[in-house]
Amino acid sequence: MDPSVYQLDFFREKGFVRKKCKHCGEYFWTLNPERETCGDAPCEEYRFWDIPRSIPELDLRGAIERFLRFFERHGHTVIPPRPVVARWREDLYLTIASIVVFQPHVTSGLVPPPANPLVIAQPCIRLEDIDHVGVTMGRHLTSFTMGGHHAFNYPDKRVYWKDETVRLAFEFFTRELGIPEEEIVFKESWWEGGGNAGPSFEVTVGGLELATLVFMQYEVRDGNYVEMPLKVVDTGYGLERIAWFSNRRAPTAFHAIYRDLVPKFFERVGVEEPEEKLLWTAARLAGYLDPDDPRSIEAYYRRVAEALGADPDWVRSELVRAARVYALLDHTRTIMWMLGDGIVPSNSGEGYLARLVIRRAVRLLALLGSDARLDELVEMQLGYWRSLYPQYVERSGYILEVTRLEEERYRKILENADRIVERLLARKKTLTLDDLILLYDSHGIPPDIVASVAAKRGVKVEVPHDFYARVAERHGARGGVAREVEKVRLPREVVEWAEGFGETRRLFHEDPYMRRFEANVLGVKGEYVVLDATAFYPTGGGQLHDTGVIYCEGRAYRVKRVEKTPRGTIVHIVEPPMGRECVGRRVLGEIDWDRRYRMMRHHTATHVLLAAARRLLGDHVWQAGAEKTPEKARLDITHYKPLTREEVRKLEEMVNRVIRERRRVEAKLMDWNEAVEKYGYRIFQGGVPPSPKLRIVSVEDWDVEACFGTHLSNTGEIGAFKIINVERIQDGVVRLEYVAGDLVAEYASRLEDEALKAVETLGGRSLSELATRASKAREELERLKSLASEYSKILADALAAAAPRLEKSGLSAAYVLLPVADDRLESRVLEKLEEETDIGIVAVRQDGRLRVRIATRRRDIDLRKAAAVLRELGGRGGGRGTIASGVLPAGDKPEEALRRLAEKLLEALT
RNA sequence: GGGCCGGUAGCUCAGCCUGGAAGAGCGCUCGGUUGGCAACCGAGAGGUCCCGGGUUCAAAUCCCGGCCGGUCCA
Repeated sequence: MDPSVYQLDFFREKGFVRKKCKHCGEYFWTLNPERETCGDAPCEEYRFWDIPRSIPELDLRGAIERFLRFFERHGHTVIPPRPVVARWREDLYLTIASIVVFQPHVTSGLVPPPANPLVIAQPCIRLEDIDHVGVTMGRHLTSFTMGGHHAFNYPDKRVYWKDETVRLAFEFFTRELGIPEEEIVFKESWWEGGGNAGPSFEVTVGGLELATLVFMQYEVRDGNYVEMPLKVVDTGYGLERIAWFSNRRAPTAFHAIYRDLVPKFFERVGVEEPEEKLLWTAARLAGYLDPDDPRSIEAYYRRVAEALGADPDWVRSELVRAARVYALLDHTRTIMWMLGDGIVPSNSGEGYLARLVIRRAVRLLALLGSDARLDELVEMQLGYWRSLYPQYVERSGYILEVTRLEEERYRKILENADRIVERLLARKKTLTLDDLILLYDSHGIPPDIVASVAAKRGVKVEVPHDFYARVAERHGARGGVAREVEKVRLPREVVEWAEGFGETRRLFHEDPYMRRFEANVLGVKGEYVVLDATAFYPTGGGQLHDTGVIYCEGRAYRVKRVEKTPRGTIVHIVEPPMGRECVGRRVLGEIDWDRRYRMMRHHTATHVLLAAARRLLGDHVWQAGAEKTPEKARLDITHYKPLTREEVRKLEEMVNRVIRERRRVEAKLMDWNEAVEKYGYRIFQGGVPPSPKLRIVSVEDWDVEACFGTHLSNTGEIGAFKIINVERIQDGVVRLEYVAGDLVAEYASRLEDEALKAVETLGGRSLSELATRASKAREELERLKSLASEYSKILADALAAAAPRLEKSGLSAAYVLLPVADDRLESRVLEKLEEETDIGIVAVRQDGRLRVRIATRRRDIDLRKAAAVLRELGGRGGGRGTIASGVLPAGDKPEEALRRLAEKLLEALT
């Protein structure tokens, strides 16, 4: 990389020198010419506690306030934090950085930023280092607060860039936090991610990286860097780290963030925190630790032990135990954030990430041998943070209930682990790596749990340190997009051709009730037709397209499908293909109104239902998918337990009440930022449209959503509403299917027909008889079953008693030709014959052949010989030991055939 | 969304690899023992082997498709 990109006027003015780290080889800028390392872990011991600074000890809230106020004083507008679930991103589940809040709509240039420049203190979650949390004494966290001051530089509007950014950072650290100038190090770096790239500086002080200043200026296209028209200043200040830095008495970040919650956690978990001296020694040396390398971790424990003159095993056990409690502090806050922002645990999507964190935490408790319940710890977090995050206190009911349910689920799995491992060991004596992977992959039993169960039985199990990497290997190469993207259902060349005509005027939005319209034909390409304006709704937003007819020059073209290109050109697919002579002509369009009106009812009903579900079940309810067709509609919602009959009935009542109340439905265009500001991210239930203006559909005092679809103007028009099916389509997602309007009567009618059919089958005529007839029938069935069983016993005795017998050289045989094909009878007769003779034979006619079974109780007889006998008689069969079966040609006289079989068998067996 | 595992008595599961008469423990019913209970002893009831197709003389078992549940990964 060209080093000039890192040369700034500011560095020259101030007298910074550029040096190369003797440890990692990276270049850095410093005011201290004596400095030899870049000052970042793992190149240096943590020594930031010893650096003078003028600020008081800050808690997290204090760090946030300092940061926001400083940048506010320097011309930035403070933006409130967003949820940790990135609902506005199609390609990301969690908010992993403050810039994510503005991606992709702002960074792509589509939507202006809410302010420019701006500053934000954004809660973020990153799970990739979850295994390191605690071990590194606070360097790694799953939940943290990223302070970001961002400037968006447009070609025609420059805000600020590298030089000003570094000046601001320098001033913040030296003036606001009072860190001596010569302690600040700017390390040169290069940042890449999410298709963008640019140079960056990492700001480190006394071994601790406190901020990263990124200058997004390239788009990565086919491996090449292409200059972006919009250049973005993307900074990230670790506000937890700044709090840690400010606390001379905090050996770990956890002590700075969680303060008096730390001893409370140790107490509730039921273990001792390591003594101060050990903690401080470990904290200082933690800077050298490379947590990815197990040797580095061991070396670290040895180093700490040496420094203290203590036993390394003791040091290890003290620090491992402490690390687990620290990890619990971190994980429980992450759980609070995730659930508090409405994630529903599940086996896929962001729900799985929440489940993952909860299970890690439960496992930590298990490994610590604690009797504390996870929800108690989460409740302690809620209390500790109630003033900073009051919104989570409001949702504590949901947060704690879900934590409890998930914990129970996982504890059940861990209990099962005992049984499953025991069972495996009963057969296998040892466990291989394959066994461990199977147990984890298919049953969710982590290898350390397996090892401890196995140890109880005296079996030692080796767990490779790269176990999880091996599991990943098994899953093959990964990649691919996290969330599904709505696919375009038109051939690429058609899209390109159509977009040449620009955006189509959408008459269906101007007047959703328009059934006929006139428009000009802009282009025709076989069956594809583009008009300058249309009332035909294209498939989108979960609403199916319209059908109808376009008339050109007196000829009718049936509209089969309607699609929309990404740029908003609407393409009609017609039959027969339209002639080119229609281009430029004025045509008449007529849509199939019955179909459309049903979809409108279903669509508006869907909005009403979703809002009802959020009111009844809670804010964690989000649309996970929806489809509206003329026949019915369905809505998938996130929810953590199955809906009860009662809840379903309540939802129906609520929707029908809104119908009776005749609430107004309105659509209006709003600016992106204004809409989000006013209504929040809940408007993005059906996804995030890529446009600067949002079409906001609101049901008076009931629901607001960004939506492309066509809606009724009043909920009264829905007419009626009935849920016709509820099912759990995956963990954490419930599917509701329903109908509206005249379809409700149709549905009731169909139900009636089916029920009536059932009643008639049971011999009744009226619906009211259904229940009594059914239970009568059931009783009758039971009675007949036991009666048949009685008859069968009597018949079996009679048949066996009358069976012809043969004898040869002391061996006896008897055979029965069964009058009916009945497995129970067959077995009974065979048993009887066995009691009375050496060899029993039963047969029954089937498909023109005789199906034969032969059995004996004499262990010294081997019925494998029956196979040859059957073959000799023109049949087939086989068997082993004391049982054989097969088929014989029945002929005219099946009894004869059986007799021959018995004779031959006796011959063969003597 | 993809991979893997599972579905057998009311419950927990064995049997499946290698096809050949559906099993165990717990629970339930009745009887014995007991002052009564638990325990124990004896007897008994209880099955769409998830569903559908295929292979086979023969399928819980093998093959294909589906449904349901679990789990891991993104």
